[in-house]
Amino acid sequence: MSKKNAYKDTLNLPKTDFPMRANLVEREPKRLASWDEENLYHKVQAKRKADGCPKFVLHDGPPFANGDVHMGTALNKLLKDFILKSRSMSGFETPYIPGWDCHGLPIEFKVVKEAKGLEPAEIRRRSEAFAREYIDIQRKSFKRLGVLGDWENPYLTLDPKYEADIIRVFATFVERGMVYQSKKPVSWSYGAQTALAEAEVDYEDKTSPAVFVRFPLLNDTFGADTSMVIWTTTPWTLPANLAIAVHERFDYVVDEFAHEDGRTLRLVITKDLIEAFGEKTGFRPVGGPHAQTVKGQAFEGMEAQHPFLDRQSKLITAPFVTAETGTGAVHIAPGHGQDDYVAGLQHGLEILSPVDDDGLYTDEVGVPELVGTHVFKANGRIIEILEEKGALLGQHPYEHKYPFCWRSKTPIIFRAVEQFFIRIDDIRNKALEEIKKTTWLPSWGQNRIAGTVEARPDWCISRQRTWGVPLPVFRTPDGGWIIDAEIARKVAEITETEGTNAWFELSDAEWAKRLDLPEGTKKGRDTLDVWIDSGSSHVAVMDRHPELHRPADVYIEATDQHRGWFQSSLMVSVATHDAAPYKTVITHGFVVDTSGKKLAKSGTGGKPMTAIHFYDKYGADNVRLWAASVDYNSEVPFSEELFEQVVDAYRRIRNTLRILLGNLHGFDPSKDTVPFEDLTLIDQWILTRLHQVTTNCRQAFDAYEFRKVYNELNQFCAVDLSSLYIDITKDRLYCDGLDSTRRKASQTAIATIMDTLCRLLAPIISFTADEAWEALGKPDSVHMERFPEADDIPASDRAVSQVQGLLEARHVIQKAIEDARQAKTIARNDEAVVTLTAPKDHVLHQLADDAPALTEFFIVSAIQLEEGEVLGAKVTASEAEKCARCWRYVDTVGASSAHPELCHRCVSALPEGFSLS
RNA sequence: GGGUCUGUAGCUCAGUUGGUUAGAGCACCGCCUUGAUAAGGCGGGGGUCACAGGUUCGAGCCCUGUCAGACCCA
Repeated sequence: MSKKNAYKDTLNLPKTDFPMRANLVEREPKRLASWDEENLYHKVQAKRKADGCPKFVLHDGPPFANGDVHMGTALNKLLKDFILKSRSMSGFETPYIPGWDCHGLPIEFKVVKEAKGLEPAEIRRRSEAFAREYIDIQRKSFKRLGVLGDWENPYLTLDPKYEADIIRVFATFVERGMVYQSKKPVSWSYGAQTALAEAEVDYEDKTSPAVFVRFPLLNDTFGADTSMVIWTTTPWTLPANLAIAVHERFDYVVDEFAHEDGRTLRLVITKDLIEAFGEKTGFRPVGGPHAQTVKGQAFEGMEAQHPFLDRQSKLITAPFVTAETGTGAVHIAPGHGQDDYVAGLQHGLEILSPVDDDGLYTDEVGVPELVGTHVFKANGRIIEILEEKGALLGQHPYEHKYPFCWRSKTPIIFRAVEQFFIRIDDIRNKALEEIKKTTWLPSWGQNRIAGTVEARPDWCISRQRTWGVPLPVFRTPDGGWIIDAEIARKVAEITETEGTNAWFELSDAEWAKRLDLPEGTKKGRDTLDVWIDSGSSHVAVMDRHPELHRPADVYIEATDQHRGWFQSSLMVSVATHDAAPYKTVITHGFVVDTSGKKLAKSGTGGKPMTAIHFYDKYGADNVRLWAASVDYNSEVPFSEELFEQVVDAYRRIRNTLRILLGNLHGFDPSKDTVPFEDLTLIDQWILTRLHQVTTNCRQAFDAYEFRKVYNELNQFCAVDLSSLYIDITKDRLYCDGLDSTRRKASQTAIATIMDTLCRLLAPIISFTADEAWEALGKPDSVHMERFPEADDIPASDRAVSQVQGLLEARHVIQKAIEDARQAKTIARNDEAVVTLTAPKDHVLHQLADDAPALTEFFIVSAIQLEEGEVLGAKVTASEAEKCARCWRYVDTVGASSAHPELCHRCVSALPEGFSLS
């Protein structure tokens, strides 16, 4: 060892096994294994229960058992984990039963695509296998991310017991008289051959062939050969036209319209759209002597001739007619549209829908050559027919938002089919009342779900699918329907023990026999909407698990669930329990790419967006810290570059923990703790800051504002600890003697800081906090602990105001030192001799007597305080010798003959019997 | 077209009930340190707080309007 390092071994340098390099990717799985081994989740629950803690129930919204966990799914589960862990540490028992949504189109779709022509029971077996495979994949990811829960006993909507409860929920709806069967236009996907729920519909841009079509009026009130003109973007629905709707208050012009090519026709167009009509078709009003303007009401009760069928079209008035596009006269096909259907009911029109499951025309279409043609391929032929009949006045491509099937990506057609419905009006008002009683975070969520519930039509609950819970209804030999609660409950009993595959495997005759139904009765072919499945989870899970309770304290999912799970759960709960299933509903935004587009599961531009990519590369705690750092109230922009910013923050926090741990080496709290009154100013100050940080973090945890926790702790580590407190106290920690009270004072503060930081960080970076906790020598996991109480951390207002004054001066001094450094007068802070001036009433003067405190705080050689007008600092180089041990420039160096290179403090800090030789 | 939300440094965000010169982290530039070292410290550049009005002694914050983006609905 060279001479200049001769005293190095006498320093108390930080010492810890807590490594700087986290190596989370290897370290975390080991910790996870030990959590598993000690059954940490159950251990924590048991402890809270033993302590008599009240329960806090977060009811898990089941992700779909399909695909890898991507960053959006990860965010959702991590937010849940933050809530549960923080509530647990606040003194609640927090049982968590994770779940999966298993039935439904996406899985069946994949199974059916892989192998065509399978029997229903085989489709179901393969679908179940598929779901279970992804449940395992997802469970692995969620566990790897450090989410604590009862992973060995999750709820699955394919569990026969769960399925039986779904059927019982259906029975309740039947009992309340809310279920009915009807032919009704529904959003029909010919690609997936099923009716779709609204939530299963995506809107995309589509170009449709828009046509203007003439319907001759069979009434010569406005002159012979007068025609109504309609505009439609779906020419294929014209064979099902049964009426034309006008607005009763709009003005309609009846006039001769002349075309550039010489044709002249007498037409009816609403006043506001005449110009647009002229531009699109070339027909413009001539303004002749027979022109007149009438209100729409005038047409009510008239009839018009269908352009190519031997049928009349009724003229009606309807409030949904607009004067924005078209002609002010709307083509009505009650079998092909919601508005049309309602208008049809009011005017006694037939629900005509001559289209089959594949989207092909049936015999009913009335045009023999079109039978068997796909409706979207028929548009061209229909336009030709219109042209042949002289009914076509114009056509143009029209781009608009059009509904598409969410899975098969094919455009939706509205088509009337026999379906089963739940009558929403029976529970709508109660549901709205319950919405008001619920807390919605963010608060605008209340408007969103209330709006949805107010406007939603009856709930179409039947699906023409195989992978789902059977809709337990029967058809009598004479073609009637048996919709009966008692029978449904019997079906529930049977499937609970035999599985719902029994519904598909047992014959009609066997079912009739088992249920005492007349011979020849046939079971229904439909399955239930999957929103009934997940919407029944509070019945099948919350009511069934003794450790849970109703209502749940919190539901938290992405914003799309206002229309999905939050709503279906509410409807089921109001019907079965006459109350909402939740007290508070929180929503979070989607994870989107940096341009604001929703992330596809596969990622954007080939970049991986699965959670596995991130925890395998950076570790789960970095993913967790990321999730805590984002503003989940709105969309969450995401890219790997943004993610890496959080990785930097993690490193800083980890390093801070490491140096704190290193400086606690040899500290025995039971013997070495210094009372608060005896701590130095800076120690009192950092503990006061810790007190504030604890208060703020606990409030933020309670309010589910994890980003605030992140900001608070990040700031505390980076600014208060790293650049101030640790930097300042390094000298005494390293260079003071082992028994120095000042050193122990800092260690006292650091011990409290470490203890508090670990607990506050535990819900967020659960692995690292536990690792640090272990490094502190604590026997149990940090997750068994409670949060610190802010009031248990001593605080001093005086320390805050004095340090605030010191910080002001520090800024001024550092600037002066920087100038000196640039001028090469000095190289290091501690070479500086500072003359500081401050106004007479400045708080600095309270500290004038304590020179060592000042030089320590500013990390300078010497400081002289004078009165002056404003804060100011002058810097000169110290003329003192540099202590070989602590590197300070102090005038006591050389005073000792035994150690002429050392300052007074260092001489006395040397271990007993130390000698240079 | 209707409703909701968002708009503060190059990027991600803080900014308490309106109150001095709007703050952090990352990135960038310069310097110091090598006893937190695949670390740490100091300094710097960079902001018309989307825009325009209004209330007020005083507005990033409150009010009105405009623009842009997002989401839901039509």
